[in-house]
Amino acid sequence: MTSTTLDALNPDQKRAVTSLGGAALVLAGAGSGKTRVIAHRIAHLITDRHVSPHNILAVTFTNKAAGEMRERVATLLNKPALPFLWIGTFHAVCARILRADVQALGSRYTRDFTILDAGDASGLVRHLLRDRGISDRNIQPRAVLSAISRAKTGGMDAETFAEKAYGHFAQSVAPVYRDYERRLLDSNSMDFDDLLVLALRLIEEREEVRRRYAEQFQHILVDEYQDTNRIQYNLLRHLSGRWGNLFAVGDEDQSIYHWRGADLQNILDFQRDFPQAEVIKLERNYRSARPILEAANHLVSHNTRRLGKSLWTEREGGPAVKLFAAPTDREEAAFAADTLRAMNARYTWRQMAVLYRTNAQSRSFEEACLNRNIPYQVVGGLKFYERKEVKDLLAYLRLGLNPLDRLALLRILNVPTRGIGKGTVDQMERLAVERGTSLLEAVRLAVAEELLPTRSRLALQGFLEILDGLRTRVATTQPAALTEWVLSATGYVEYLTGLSEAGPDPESRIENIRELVSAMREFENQEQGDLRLFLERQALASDQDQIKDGALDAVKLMTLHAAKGLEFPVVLLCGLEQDLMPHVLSANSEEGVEEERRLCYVGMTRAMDALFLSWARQRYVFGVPQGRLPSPFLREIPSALLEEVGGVAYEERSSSLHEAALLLERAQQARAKEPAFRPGGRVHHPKYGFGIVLSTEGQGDGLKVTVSFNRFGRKKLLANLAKLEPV
DNA sequence: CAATCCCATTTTTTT
DNA sequence: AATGGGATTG
Repeated sequence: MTSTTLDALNPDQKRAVTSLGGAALVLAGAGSGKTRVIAHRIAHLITDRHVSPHNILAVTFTNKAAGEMRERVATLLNKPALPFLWIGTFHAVCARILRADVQALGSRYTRDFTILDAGDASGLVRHLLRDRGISDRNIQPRAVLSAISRAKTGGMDAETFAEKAYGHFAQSVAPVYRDYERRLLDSNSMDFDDLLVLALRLIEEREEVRRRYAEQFQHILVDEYQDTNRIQYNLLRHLSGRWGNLFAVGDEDQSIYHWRGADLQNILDFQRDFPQAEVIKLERNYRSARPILEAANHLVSHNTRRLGKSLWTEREGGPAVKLFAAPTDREEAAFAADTLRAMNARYTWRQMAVLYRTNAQSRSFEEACLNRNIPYQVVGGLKFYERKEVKDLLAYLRLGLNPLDRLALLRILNVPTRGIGKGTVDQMERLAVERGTSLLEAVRLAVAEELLPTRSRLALQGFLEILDGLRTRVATTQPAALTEWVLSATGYVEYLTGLSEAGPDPESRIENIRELVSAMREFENQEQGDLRLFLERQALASDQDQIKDGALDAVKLMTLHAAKGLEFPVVLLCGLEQDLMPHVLSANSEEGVEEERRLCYVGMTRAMDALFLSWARQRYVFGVPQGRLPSPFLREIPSALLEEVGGVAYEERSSSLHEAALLLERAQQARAKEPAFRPGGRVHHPKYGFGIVLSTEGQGDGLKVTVSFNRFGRKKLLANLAKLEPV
């Protein structure tokens, strides 16, 4: 790297880039150029300090960020590519370590292990709960899964958890946790947490493995350090144990993943953990216009758990932050779309983003954009790889690689339908338990030993033939060609075409399959990777990974979490309401509110030139209209920094709609006052019998009544759907 | 065994 | 409002 390259940095950045070594903490405020600093430091290490790329590990928060970082460094070095540099997310790095060394763990895992995605994991938990006959409504699969995850990342295995479990919930979770772990091992499968936990165990327990990696990684750089969890922290300690060169970059004001186990304390305690650490603050912001930065600074200054930074900018002027109070969520979306269209005079679509707290909010914005022919791309939400047809095909491939993958087998045993029903599957499961074999082995046994009626046996035999064909090709055929082979061997396309019109039309499903195959082609050309790596990449893909820069000029719609690390000239931050921002489920603890405030801060600081904030006085939640109040965060921004817009053009266009909405609201309020269901009143239900109304919520068609039934306990019912009558 | 219908639950954020 | 699971029917 030439000195002119370094000259492009400001003094603080330069200090960080050239920091000698040992532990260093770079507190990098939003928009202060931290990606730049990391890229330059890697380049500096390679050119000026003669460190081999193979001896550098850089951990990023998404795979997309990893790819961009790799390219950026290569550009700085004037090299076409840097294949030996280790760059990836914690999960990807751990997966790589495990693929290479999992056999040293001494367990039954092989390097062909499957990585379970979130859907697989929750489906598994649901089944395990059912198998144990646990159907308590207070024990939801989601809650169980997150309890298991918390235990795992907190270093508590199933046995310890069972010993320490007290209370109804924990005692119900304990056996499920044990089943879950067992099932994963039997299936040669790992969930997201296992990647970290098992990599850490490997490194802690196998000295030769630890030594090898610790020796290799002379320099470790970690981005988004504020969102690391305890396991990741321990991994870093071990991996940097030999050389001690740990370069951590983060911003405590942007920590937004506590609910996922991230521990803000990691960054707050950095100087305690590494007493010799050099601490460098990057406080100059290069991204946002002054009013945006000031508004964001004021907001986040209300937090208490901070190391404290004050961001400044040399940018002068810039328009005030706009605030719009919409009568309804529909009108909010209309405002957003109108604003996008107006701003499109000066900005391309891809330069603008609409941000919101929850995925469910995307719908109204999609509709508004659709109406006005504004091209948009929803980032996250229901992911491409979670579509049924895609998951089906991936299940074939997974099974081809890992015959123990039970979930994959169960998914496709009868897809396309080939006459293998629930009864047969149950029988196979029982046989597997009896003989102590995997499910697939049981299927083979049943066919070989002719344990089934001819029809079922022939069906299973047909399935096994396809699978064996797949197994013989899996090592030698590229992913795309293999997928095409599966399509023709199974008649999958014909199956989709013949499917009754329950779901989305076959056309779009077939289109998705084409997309999958072409994604594989692209992968083969660009990465020269094999099927194993493709499946891994796919399982660890983040929401941001689906953003294809330059592919299409479209407005991005995404959650605040998905927007982390990105920037846009124009940002619309929507749904700034009480109970949504901060979210109602985080509102009961000060810590929770602080994290929501940081989330809001992250959203605001994504904006470069223009920031629009909006909220709605009425919003549909659960299909029920609800009156809403503005977010308390709005009061924390000095009003001098906000410009309220009603939008004259907007008023003209929508005043009739507005009035209609008001009338509707009044009518609903009037109806809500009807005494049909009052707390304390007696009601009758055809199924549950008599009961007493405890409370009501919602209005009109969405009126919900909570009733304590004499014989069935507490139920929450939609008044006009449930045949509930006042007595 | 498969397709269809009906009901219940869902929504906080995700590697 | 939508999805998915369960029961029922063909």
